[in-house]
Amino acid sequence: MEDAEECITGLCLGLGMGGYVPKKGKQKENRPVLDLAFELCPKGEAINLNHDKVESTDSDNSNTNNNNKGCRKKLRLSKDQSSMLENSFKLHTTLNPVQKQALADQLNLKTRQVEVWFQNRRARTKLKQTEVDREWLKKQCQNLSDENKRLKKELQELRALKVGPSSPLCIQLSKTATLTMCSSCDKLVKLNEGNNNIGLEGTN
DNA sequence: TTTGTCAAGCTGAAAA
DNA sequence: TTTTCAGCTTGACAAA
Repeated sequence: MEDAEECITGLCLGLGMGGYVPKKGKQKENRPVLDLAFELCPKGEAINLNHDKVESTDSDNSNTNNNNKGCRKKLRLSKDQSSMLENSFKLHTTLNPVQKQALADQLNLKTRQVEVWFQNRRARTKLKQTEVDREWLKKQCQNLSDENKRLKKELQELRALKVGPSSPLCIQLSKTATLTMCSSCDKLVKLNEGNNNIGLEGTN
């Protein structure tokens, strides 16, 4: 089995039958290649050596074209395999070696395949989350922008009013305190009895 | 034909 | 040094 796999891999890589072309023209040795999950297919049919037969597709012309050179069929995980992986992912998004091996045995896959599935699954999750975050930030930005516009408008309206003790802007807070706007610094000011002014907050 | 999805390839960084 | 992960890329395949 492993000899056959090496042979197939060699064919696929050597003949350029798809797959990543290493920049340095060399494959890392401790990285097992999994393109070998399929035998060289006779005609439009690939056999998943790890699991079950993969359906052939009539539209798969490239397959027949590549018959003589060997072919690389895409592995499709079965529904059962996918759902079990999903369930496992819900429990823990990363696996320790023992869990990985157990899951691989259970699914009749290689540990590397399980590992790759989890890596890709995490990437997809992150991508989705990034998209969600982006939408949320966009919304927040819009809200802040609207609020900023509203406040600017309000400020303009306030400035348009003549500020002073007798102006409409001068709000009676209590018998002893009055809220007014300082004409020099544009700040809301609380006027207490005896002229103890307390600045409240800047308005610009 | 184009586009989207997904398994699997590689690289580089971090941790043990 | 080895292992594991994230990130990016490739190629097969299906659907539009």
